[in-house]
Amino acid sequence: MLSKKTKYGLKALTYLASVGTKEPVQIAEIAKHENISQKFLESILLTLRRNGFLGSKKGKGGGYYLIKEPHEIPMTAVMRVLEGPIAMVPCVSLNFYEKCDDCPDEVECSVHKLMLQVRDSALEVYRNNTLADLIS
Amino acid sequence: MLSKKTKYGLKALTYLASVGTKEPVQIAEIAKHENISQKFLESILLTLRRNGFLGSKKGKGGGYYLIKEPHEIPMTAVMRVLEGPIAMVPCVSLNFYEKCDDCPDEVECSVHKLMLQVRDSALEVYRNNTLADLIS
DNA sequence: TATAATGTCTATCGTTTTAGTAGGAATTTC
DNA sequence: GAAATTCCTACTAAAACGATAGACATTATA
Repeated sequence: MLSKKTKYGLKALTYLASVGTKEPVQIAEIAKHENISQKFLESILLTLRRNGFLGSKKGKGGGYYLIKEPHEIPMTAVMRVLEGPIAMVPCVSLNFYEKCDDCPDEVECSVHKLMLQVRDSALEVYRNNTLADLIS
Repeated sequence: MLSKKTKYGLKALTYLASVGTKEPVQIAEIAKHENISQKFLESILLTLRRNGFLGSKKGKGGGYYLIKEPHEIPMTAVMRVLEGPIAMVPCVSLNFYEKCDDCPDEVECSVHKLMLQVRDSALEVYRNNTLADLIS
């Protein structure tokens, strides 16, 4: 399952992209427009800022804004920050590789074999989509 | 993340397929060979039996065995039984569809748009793989 | 027919993750 | 200086996960 965090984060990014301006948009406005708990959204926007997707401005007239152009923001990056590894098992992860304790031989492992294909197919989708592709 | 349940279930199925015979294989043997907690594996094999993948025999000389040929067992079916929906959000699920509370319009929704593609790509992988394709 | 070997079933449990909530500190504008 | 905003830390309730325990049912075979 996709976490709410990722879902809300994507929606917030999309909203900011659709607004189009570089003017800061308030958390409250995003939360209201996307039906998200404002406090929860705060923490999500914070991690998006810390990871270089958003800029922010404090005080009156403050808010969040996109740092890059929507077409420069690939879904691979967004998903990795919000949802974590794209692979469903660490032993097929490109960025978060870990060997399985139980599995003596990855080459022979059926789970490895299947999940490698799943990772590749998901990766292709995420690579083919930037934030710009998601606004309608 | 793939659950341990799915991982172990897949490994067990693969092991049964690789053994090849229609003779019952004991839980203990599978558990040992695949480094799985036996008690946990018991419950997994039970759900696989209840869902028509495995047959079982009780008592001495008992165990589990595949009911169908490996090439007749598509990964779509296995994944749905062990892991649940293939879609990452209910609003793009074929078999477990549910509307999102928060989302007023699926057609406009960026999450929907992206996750539809992810579902389709995963589905293609699972449809192209039967249990027979996973044994090496 | 007794016994040992197996699967079946229900209940429970500790840990981790999820999805928030609370409350205040820091910063900026007016 | 007051109001509006983001920033940050800590906490929490509920669910999911990954088992574990123990009794029961069935079967083979000695």
